[in-house]
Amino acid sequence: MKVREAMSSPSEVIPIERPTLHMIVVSRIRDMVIEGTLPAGARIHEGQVGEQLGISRTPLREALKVLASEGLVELVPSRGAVVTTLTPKAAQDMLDVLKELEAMAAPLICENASDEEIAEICQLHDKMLGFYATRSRLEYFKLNQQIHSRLISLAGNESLSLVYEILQTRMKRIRFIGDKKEDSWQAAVEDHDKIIEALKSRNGPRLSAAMVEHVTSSWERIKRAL
Amino acid sequence: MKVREAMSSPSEVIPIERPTLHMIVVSRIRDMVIEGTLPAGARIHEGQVGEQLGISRTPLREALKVLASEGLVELVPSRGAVVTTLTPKAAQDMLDVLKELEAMAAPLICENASDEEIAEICQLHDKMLGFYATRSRLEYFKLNQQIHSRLISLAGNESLSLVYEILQTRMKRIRFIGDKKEDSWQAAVEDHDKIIEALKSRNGPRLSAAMVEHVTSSWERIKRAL
DNA sequence: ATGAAGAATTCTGAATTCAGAATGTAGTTC
DNA sequence: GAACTACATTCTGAATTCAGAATTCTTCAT
Repeated sequence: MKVREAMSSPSEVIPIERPTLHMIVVSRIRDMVIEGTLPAGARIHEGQVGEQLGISRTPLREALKVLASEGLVELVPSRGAVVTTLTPKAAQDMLDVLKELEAMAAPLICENASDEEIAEICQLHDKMLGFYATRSRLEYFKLNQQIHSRLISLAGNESLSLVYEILQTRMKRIRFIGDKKEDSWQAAVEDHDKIIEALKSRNGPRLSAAMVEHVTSSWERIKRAL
Repeated sequence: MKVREAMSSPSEVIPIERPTLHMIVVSRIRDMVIEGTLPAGARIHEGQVGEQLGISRTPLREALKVLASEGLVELVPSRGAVVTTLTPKAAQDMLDVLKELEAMAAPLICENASDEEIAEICQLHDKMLGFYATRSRLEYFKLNQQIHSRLISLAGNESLSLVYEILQTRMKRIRFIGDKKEDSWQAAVEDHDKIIEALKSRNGPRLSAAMVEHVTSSWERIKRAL
């Protein structure tokens, strides 16, 4: 009681993070799938993988249930978990939905985002350009994803962010293989410049177009790289 | 091997359902949340609820992890699961996304659905009218949800169905309380007639408009009932 | 040598058990 | 009388254990 009253403001209070083991495992396995350590079609052996991570089967099993509901793995009764394979059609479908969501988000972002939030995005973008300059591909990739998620969240619609995040996660492992070639990467960076520009000027339609265009051209680049 | 070859066609093969306990528990608890047995804000006591369902804590815990990733419950570390409360703003946001998804689905449905599939929807619709006639509210509600899901799936985009399903599930517990009053219910039935009509004539724009209108007016009815 | 049947092993599904964190209560002190 | 501390209880997080299903390997018959 006393402690709570002593705090200056609720917004400053950041609860200490104390993730449970299964949450750590969820993101760990997500990374393994994205990076290809667990390739599509691979069976996840509870005993084996659990031992690798140095944990018992229980938290691993709980993590697999979550990943299954996210669609990254499939649970076959009494046969365990298998990493789902992403067919070109499935990827195309996902991108179609993502485009729709981005198109929906753009005007909301321009309307609802504060100047500070936009400035923050620009800052992240500059940082990302730094990674591009030094060709730090993994860092670039991770920050890139973060910027996109952050951008969508500026629309101020939780549900929109939620479904975007789900599809984004599913796409990650494909996205990562794209932009490998120098010219593809450069094209992606140029796409981003347009998005940032539209965001700065709060031009809804242009932002919408730029974001959709970015998704479309990303996909083209990925298909070429396959 | 032999068995697989002996089967006439892959599409005919329906694997026998043998759901694991945790899957049963997932849908069971979903129902409990939707029906209000577990009201918003209620803490789910692992030992207690587990005993009620006659199962051990393990499958219950696994189910809770899944429900958490669906957003129906929230997991507070070392304090357990709490049924999430749905604020009006959150509901509004959800509906905005649902509208977008339905608008996206409509033209795809008109394009991709086969005549048989459309006929099937009409059949379900007639069956639902039967439930309306006898005022079987729960059956009506369940079939209604099924028709909507089925309709979206006709767009032939798995991802679209997936995210629709997720949001739909979250909305269920609110939807259920709507259409309680006779005139609201009747209005909903009229909305449906328009949807069916547009579907039969494969008129994309009109189907889109009808579906979006249905979502919008449903929400109005729900708000009045609150 | 090949194929089938049956036993043995392996792996998953679920229950039980153990350890640690949180909450609630009683007692003590100022 | 109020507040703080120490203890007891309760509940979650995670490991271990047990049972049943699936796979693999062996053996036998053709």
